[in-house]
Amino acid sequence: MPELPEVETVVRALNAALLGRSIAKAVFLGKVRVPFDATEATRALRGRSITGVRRRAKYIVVDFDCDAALLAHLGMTGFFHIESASSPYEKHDRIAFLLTDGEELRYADARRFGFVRLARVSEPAGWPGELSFLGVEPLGRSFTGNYLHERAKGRKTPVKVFIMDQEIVVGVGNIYASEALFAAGVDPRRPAGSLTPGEWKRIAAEIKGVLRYAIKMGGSTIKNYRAVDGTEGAFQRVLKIYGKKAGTCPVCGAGVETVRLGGRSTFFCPSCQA
DNA sequence: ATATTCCCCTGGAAGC
DNA sequence: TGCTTCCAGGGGAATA
Repeated sequence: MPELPEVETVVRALNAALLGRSIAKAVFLGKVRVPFDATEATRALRGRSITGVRRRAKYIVVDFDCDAALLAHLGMTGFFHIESASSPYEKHDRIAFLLTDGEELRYADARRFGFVRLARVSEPAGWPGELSFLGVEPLGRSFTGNYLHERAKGRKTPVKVFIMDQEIVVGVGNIYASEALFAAGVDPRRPAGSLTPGEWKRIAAEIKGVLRYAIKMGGSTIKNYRAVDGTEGAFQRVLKIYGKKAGTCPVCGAGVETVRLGGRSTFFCPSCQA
């Protein structure tokens, strides 16, 4: 569920909630796919002050006043919540960070696709080395129609799969890819290499637009996504095409079509998206 | 190198 | 009501 707007919403909340606080102890509760070494994490982070929480792509980085950091990905169903350390664990809590003030930061994940792990930030404001493969941030200046056009040359991959490729542009998942292509009026099945510079310009602009709007709305809650304080996002209420199986196009009234691209459900209007 | 398929998990919704 | 089937926003590995 969490794509860039959801992760951004979580990161802003975590940053506000955790800034200046410190960890007393990490506790591994089990049942994750990437094992978490709580002993090592405790040794590296104990007593260190949290200096910020940042986002890169769909990854979350918690910085401390040392070169150790926490690197997290929410996968499909991961979420953080902060509770009193004396409150009982929830069913899917996987990792807990006891804070020195008696509260606890907890990571929960029903489907276990996400992870939290210890990472290194070698230079100030740098990113953990594991993230070096990532493409450009869609809300950054270097993300333009021209950039997409250049990277797409010769590529036969459907344009929707292409804009979801994290090595090209990060943070765009299944929901926002469908929404952005609908807004840009481009058929998601078209080979990426066949698009014109003008179409790429529209796509870049619509990706930025839909992501900014979704951040403003606190993300989309389709099934599982919850913010740190437990509240739901609101963007699912303004989705125009995603999930509208058996629905009609809000612009022209044509029946919405569904197709599987890259193994994922894709929604589009056969009339508006050429 | 690029494209496609499969798989990791659990839970909720829909179908029978 | 209860059992079965299908589906899910992510990402990475394995396969053509």
